[in-house]
Amino acid sequence: MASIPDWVVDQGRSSRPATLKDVAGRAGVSVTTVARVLHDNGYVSGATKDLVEAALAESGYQINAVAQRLRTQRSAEIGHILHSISPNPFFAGVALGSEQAAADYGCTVLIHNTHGDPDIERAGVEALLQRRVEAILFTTVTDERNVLLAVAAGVPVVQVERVTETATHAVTVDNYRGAFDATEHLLLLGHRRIACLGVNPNSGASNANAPHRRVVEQERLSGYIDALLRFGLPVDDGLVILGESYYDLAAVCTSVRRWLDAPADRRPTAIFATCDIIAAGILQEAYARKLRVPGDLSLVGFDDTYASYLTPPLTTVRQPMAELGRVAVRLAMASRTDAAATTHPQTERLTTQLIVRASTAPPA
Amino acid sequence: MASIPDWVVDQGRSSRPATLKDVAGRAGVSVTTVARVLHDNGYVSGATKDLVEAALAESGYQINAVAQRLRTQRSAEIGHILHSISPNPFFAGVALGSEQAAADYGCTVLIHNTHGDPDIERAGVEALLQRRVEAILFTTVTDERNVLLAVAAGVPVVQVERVTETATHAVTVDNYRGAFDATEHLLLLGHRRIACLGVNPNSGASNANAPHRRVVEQERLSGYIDALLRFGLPVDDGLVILGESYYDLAAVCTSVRRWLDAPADRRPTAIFATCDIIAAGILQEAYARKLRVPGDLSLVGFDDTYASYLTPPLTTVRQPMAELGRVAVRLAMASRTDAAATTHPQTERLTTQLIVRASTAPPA
DNA sequence: GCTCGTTCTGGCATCGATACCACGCCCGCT
DNA sequence: AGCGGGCGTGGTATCGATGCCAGAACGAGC
Repeated sequence: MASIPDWVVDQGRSSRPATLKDVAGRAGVSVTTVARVLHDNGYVSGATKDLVEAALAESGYQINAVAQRLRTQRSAEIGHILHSISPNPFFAGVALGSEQAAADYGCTVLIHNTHGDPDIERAGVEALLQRRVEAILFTTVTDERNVLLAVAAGVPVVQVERVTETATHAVTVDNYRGAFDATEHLLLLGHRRIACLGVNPNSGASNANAPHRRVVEQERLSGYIDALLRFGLPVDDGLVILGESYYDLAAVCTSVRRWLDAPADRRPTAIFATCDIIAAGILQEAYARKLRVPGDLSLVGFDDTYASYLTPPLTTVRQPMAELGRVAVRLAMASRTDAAATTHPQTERLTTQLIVRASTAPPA
Repeated sequence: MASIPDWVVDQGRSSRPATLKDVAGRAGVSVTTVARVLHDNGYVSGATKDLVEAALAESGYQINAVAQRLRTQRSAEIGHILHSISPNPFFAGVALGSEQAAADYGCTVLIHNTHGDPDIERAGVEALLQRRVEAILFTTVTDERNVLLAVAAGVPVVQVERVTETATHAVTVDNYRGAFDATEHLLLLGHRRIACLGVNPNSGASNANAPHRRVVEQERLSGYIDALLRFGLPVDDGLVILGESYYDLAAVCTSVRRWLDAPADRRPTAIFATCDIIAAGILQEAYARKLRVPGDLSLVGFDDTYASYLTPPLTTVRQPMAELGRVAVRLAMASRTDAAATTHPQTERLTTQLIVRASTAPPA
C-alpha cells in the first residue's frame, strides 16, 4: 500500500504555509501545472484548472516571494537611505513619493534611517546590497564613501536633493530660484533689512566624507544674495547666519535672539529661513518677545512641511517632496535598462513654488 | 586542456555579483570552506582562511540574502501596516521605534502605507504574507478582515494603539489617564467651561469592517468626562464635538468656529483636543479672531507631535511613540517562541505624560 | 497512413546558501 | 601497534518557484 502523501497532514493555522508541492499533491497534478494555473500561462484544461484552483483555495496558498526572487533573480526592492522619517516630515514626504512610484514597477521600498551616523549608513547600504535591491536612493548622505560603495556594486544610484562630485543620477529642486522667489517676495512687500538663516555651504569642508547638502545650501544662499543685489541692496554679513546643519538649531536660535533683542530700527523687518523647522523656532522667539508676525516681523520658510500648521500660517517655499521621490525612482529604474544612462548621470530639476500665507506683510 | 573556469571572467562593476561558488573557484577551495570562513564556524586552517578572505575581498563578495532566507526559512523581516508616515508624525514615530527594536532581532521593517484604503491594506497584508514576514504590526486598520487574514496565516500580529474584539496582542497607552490628566490640568488652573474635540467612538459602527480606534476614542472621552465629574461639573453636550476621524478636520473646524465666535461669557475658556493637529488648527482659528492663547483660551493637545513647534508651544499629552513601536516588536517576537503567548493575547499598556508648555494658563 | 501542429501534462535542472555527512589526516593514549 | 578524537576539507541534498524540454494524445491535411 502506498504511503500517506505529505499533503494529508493538517495544513492548520500553526503549520508551515503551503507550497506549490503541497497544492500539487492535494490536486493530484504536478507542480508545473499548478504554477501554470497560478500565473495563467501555458495550456491547462478547464477541468484541471478548476481542480487546482480549489486546491489553492483550500490550502490558503500564498506564493513564496523569497523563493520566487531567488529563481527569477529579481528582488523587486528599492532601498532608500535617509536621515530619519521623523521628526522632519521632509524625508517622510520623499519616502512616500518613492513608495508610490516603486509600486508602478512592482517594487517595494526599504527605508533605512541613518540618524546621521556613518556606521549605520554603511551597514544600511551593505544590507541593501545583500538583498540585491534594484536601486538605491540617497536622500541624505553622511559619508560619501557609502555612495561609492553602492555605485561600485553596479546598483543604480539616485541622490535626492543633493548634488555632489560623485557621478550619480540626481534629482533636486531649483533651490536658487526658490530662495530668490522668497527674498524677492519680501523685497516687493517693501522690506529692506532682510535676514537669512541657513546652513553653511562650506561646513564639513574639513571632513571630506561629510559634504552635507553643500551645493543645495550654496544655491539657497546665492538666491537670497542675488535677489538683494537685483534690488540694489548690499549684503549685510550681520544679517546672515549659517549653522552647521539643519539639526543644529541651538546655534541658530542664539543668533536669532540677538537680532530680535536689537532696537526696532536695527532689527531686521523680515527673515528668510531655509527650513520650516527653523522658521517655527523663530515664530516662538518672536512670540516670547511680543513681536507680532507679520506686523513687526515677516517670515518666510522653506519646504512646506510644518508651514500650514503654524500660527500664523507660514509663507514658505514648497518643495515637491513626493515628486522628488517619484522622479528618483523613475530615474533609477530607467537607468537599469538604458545603457547610456549608466555612463551619463542625469540630473532632474524640479521647481519650487512660493506659497504665500499669513506670515508676510509690508513692514510697519 | 582544461576549460577556462567560470571565475576567470571579469568580475567588473556591471556584471552579476559574486557567489560563494565564484569565490570558492577563485580561492581554489570548496564552497563549504568559503561558507565556514564567512560565518567563522567549523574548522578552517589559518592558511586557507587567509586565502579565502583574500578571494572574498577581491571579488567584492556580498552575501545573497535572498538565497540565505530561502534556505534558512527566516525572512528576518517584520511588516508594519499604518495609515501613512506623512504628514502625521505619530506614525513615523511608531515606525521608527519598531525599526529600532527590530534591529535587535536582526530584522528589518517593511512599512506599508494604506492611506485608509482597505484594498491597499489587503494587498499590503498579502504581500507581507508572501514575503513570509515574521510578524505584522498594525498601527491603523481600515478593514478588520485584513487583521484576520494575518492571524489565519499563523503570523504573530500586534495592534498598536488599538483595542478590538479580535484576539491579538496589543500595545496602547492609557488613554483614559491621559485625557483625565489633561482635563484635570485645566480644571486645576481654574477653568470651568472646558470643551473637548475628539473622534466619535461610535463612528463606523454601521460599517462592521472599519471600527476605527473606537476603544481608544472612548477612553479619551471617558477621561475627559470623569475629570469633569470629579470636580462636580456637568458635561455640557454643546462643548463636546466628535468628528468622524482624525483626518476629518473640516467638520471639527466649523464647530470650533461656532464656539470661538460666541460671546465671551458663553465661549469655552479652554479646549482639550485629542490630537495635536486639531490643536494646531484651533490655534490658527483663535489667532484669526485675535483671541490670545493662553490669555483668552487655554489649549491642550494630544500626541506631542507638532506641539513643541507651535506658537505658543502647546501643552499636550505625550504618547511614547517610539516605545509603542519597540514594545510591539518585542511582543511579536516573544510570541513566536512562547507557545502560551499565541493562545493568550497580551496587552501592554504604556503611560502617557502631560507636558505642560505655554498654551495653558488660568482663565482671565 | 503519415506528418504536422495544437493542446495538455510531467520531469528536472536551476537560482545561491546552508547543513549534514563523509573522508582523510595527525596526534596522543593505552 | 591499534584506536579514538580533534582538525580540516569536500560532496551534496535541500529550501520553493520557475522555465525549458520531452512526450502523449488528438485532429487536420496531404
